Amino acid sequence: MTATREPRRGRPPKGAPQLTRQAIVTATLKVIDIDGIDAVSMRSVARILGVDPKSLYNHVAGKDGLLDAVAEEILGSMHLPEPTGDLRDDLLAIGHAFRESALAHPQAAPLVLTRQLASLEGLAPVEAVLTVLRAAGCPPRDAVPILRTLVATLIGTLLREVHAGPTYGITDVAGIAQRRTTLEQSGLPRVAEAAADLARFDSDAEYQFTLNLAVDAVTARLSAT
Amino acid sequence: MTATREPRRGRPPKGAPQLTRQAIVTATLKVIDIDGIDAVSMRSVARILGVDPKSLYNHVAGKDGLLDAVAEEILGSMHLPEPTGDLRDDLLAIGHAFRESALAHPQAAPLVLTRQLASLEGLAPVEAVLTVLRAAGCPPRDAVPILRTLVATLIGTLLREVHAGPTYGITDVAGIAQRRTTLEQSGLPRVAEAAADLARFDSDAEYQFTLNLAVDAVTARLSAT
DNA sequence: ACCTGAACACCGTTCAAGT
DNA sequence: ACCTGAACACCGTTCAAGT
Repeated sequence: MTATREPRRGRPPKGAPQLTRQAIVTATLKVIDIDGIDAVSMRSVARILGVDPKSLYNHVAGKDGLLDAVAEEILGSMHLPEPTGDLRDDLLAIGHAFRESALAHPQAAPLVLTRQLASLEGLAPVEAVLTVLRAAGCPPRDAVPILRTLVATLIGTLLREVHAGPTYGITDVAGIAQRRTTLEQSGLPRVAEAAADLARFDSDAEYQFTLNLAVDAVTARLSAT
Repeated sequence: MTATREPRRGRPPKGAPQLTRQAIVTATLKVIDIDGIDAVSMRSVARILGVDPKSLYNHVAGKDGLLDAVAEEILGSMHLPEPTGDLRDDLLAIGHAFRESALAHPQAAPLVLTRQLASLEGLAPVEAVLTVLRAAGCPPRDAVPILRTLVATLIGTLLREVHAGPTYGITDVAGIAQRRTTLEQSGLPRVAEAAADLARFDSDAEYQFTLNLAVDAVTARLSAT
């Protein structure tokens, strides 16, 4: 005789798995990976945990706090490389590590790239870049704006990449062709002229290009002092 | 005998001002400027127009289309400078024009910086940058990735600026002091060391710095060919 | 300490019916 | 062609009451 499962009341029986902040974050990531960021709601997350939406408020500061927690989780799982002592190599390595962590959950990337994180998780990459710049003999006062420029460039590039999505890649030939003719008929001469190049987008290559350009700029600036 | 104002029904009397796409966009901007972007809803916008929320659907493709329209409006009002023929000067001028238009409605800036715009409005700045690069002898194939890097850098920087908000500036001494001690106690040595510089943020100066660095990188890359 | 019922004040959107 | 009533399926969040 299987009793029809009644909704629990009060604290759960000791055998039951406690609702935990980590479980909530994981569930949220699941929602994001499957249905995208707009599908995140206190209700949708609670649903896949088999819990009342209001229970989440015991572990997370509202929906905003939940999204912050997700961003921190992703940033916290970033694998920072050991510095080798070579400025260029080290900056490039950090740049690639940043991209890798952001793209681990592409649909969640805007969160990581966009949220102003007050927590310590957000500071680990900052520490990494500062360490490399300081090792190259750059004083903190000069290092900070360089750090900010570098981060801004990577964020801007990654934001473009994740917003463009897979559609905008190099595989969807039909889509590329269609975008190309749109651009050719835009009435803007330079845009039309470059339509073939504007219509396609190789994210790996473009990231590489931008990162290299940024690192070049930084090393040039530093050696100029 | 003043009749109690009954809600209109059907098409409005010919004297009444027609609901128009432009009016809707303007009203939305008003909501954003006053209460921020999260305050935008079909209902809030309709309310200040004295209209039923559903009427908006006759002029705008849902809430998403509404936000796109706002972004296009802002981008469309960007004042692009006449090219002088000097690569550096022209790129700097476009960069400053971009910032100016984005900051005309600071609360709406994330829209402009973040939305993937399919419309022609979004192409005007692209045309401007391409024109300058082509004038400097750069072939389209090389110009496009440079353009993308440039735009990504500006977007990343402006995003940081608007997210930081006025609080994070250089005027709020108390806030700066508090952030500084937080950073000093972060346990991260390089962060602690640079705490004084990390705690403050002069947006004008930083934008100038980043823009210069980016333009330097581009000109260096071009003359290397 | 943690969970939920009841409740509140919101959302975006469709569709048919009006003029 | 444009507007709205009725309606639907959602939201986030508070607070008191349970265990």
